[in-house]
Amino acid sequence: MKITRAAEYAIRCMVYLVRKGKGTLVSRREIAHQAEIPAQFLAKIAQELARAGFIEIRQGAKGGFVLINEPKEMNLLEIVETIIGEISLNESSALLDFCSDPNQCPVHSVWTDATSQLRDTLQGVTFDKISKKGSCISIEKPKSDK
Amino acid sequence: MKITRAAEYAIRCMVYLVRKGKGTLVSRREIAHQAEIPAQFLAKIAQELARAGFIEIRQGAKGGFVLINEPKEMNLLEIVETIIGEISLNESSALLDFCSDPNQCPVHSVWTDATSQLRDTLQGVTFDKISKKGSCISIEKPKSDK
DNA sequence: TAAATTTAGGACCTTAAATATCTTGTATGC
DNA sequence: GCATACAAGATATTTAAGGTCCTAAATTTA
Ligand code: SF4
Ligand code: SF4
Repeated sequence: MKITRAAEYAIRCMVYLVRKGKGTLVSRREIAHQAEIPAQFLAKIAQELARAGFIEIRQGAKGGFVLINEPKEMNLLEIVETIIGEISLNESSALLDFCSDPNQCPVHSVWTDATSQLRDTLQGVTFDKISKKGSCISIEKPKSDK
Repeated sequence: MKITRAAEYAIRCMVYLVRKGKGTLVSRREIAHQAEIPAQFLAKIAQELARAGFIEIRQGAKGGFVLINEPKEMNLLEIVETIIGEISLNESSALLDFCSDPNQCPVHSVWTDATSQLRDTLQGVTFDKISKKGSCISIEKPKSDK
């Protein structure tokens, strides 16, 4: 399963919320506009993030999204896999029945190892680390909201 | 770009040829049957492998594929990228214009780093290492060819 | 409490890519 | 010359991504 654009959008959304601060309500419109995400598509993505417990969604006028967790308690892997499911590089590393006897195959372990390596790398990137540096996603100034 | 089934087939094909030995002619039919690859699809894949200089294709009666290089001079990355193009985990690590200023974004480097890590891992797996171990792809016995 | 705002959730659409298969042509060996 | 085996381009088929539309529901505010 490949890392989709939806996963990328989810990360952008979380980065934006993290930089606004835990507990701060931000409208979907603002996030969509600032992080350059199609608004309706963001709705879908946010629903999954909410179901997974990363954000809270408030409906109605003055609604929007709120970050629930501490940035240091969230990592890229969690967010990505919330959207696209468990990462696997190919069918060999995912489907047990793609081949007759994967246990005997030297290539198979390469895929499973590489997949683990990738997952570990992403797991090591927490959102507090991310937010300490600069970002190409600009944060809209308070009071200048439209 | 994700690692496709076609790439997996290409690897299976190369593993089969490596185990038969450099310079040994093997019919497409045999490879397709033993490595469980659709014969016509294998033809397409083999053409790309041939164009990239990994195998030679012999036409006509008693035609087939022949491994050109030493197994230790070939690695998984080469084969995979011959089929699917340069590996990149997502659009962030591939498209320069997906975001306004990638240089400023802390997440962007995660993707490029993770992509490099993956490519390095695959590059380190040469076919001589692979063929030293067992494989789920069984090799058809000489004389018992059908 | 009616109206305005904002998201929810499901249905639907569009495009692109993977995964082949078909058909016709060409090279080779006997 | 004829059977065999691959070449190469055209043509499905299937799957998924990426996104839009529409009606309902929740919340605020006048
Ligand atoms: S990696 Fe090996 S076991 Fe896995 S599908 Fe490929 S050939 Fe089969
Ligand atoms: S990783 Fe950063 S620079 Fe790259 S596309 Fe995502 S937000 Fe933009």
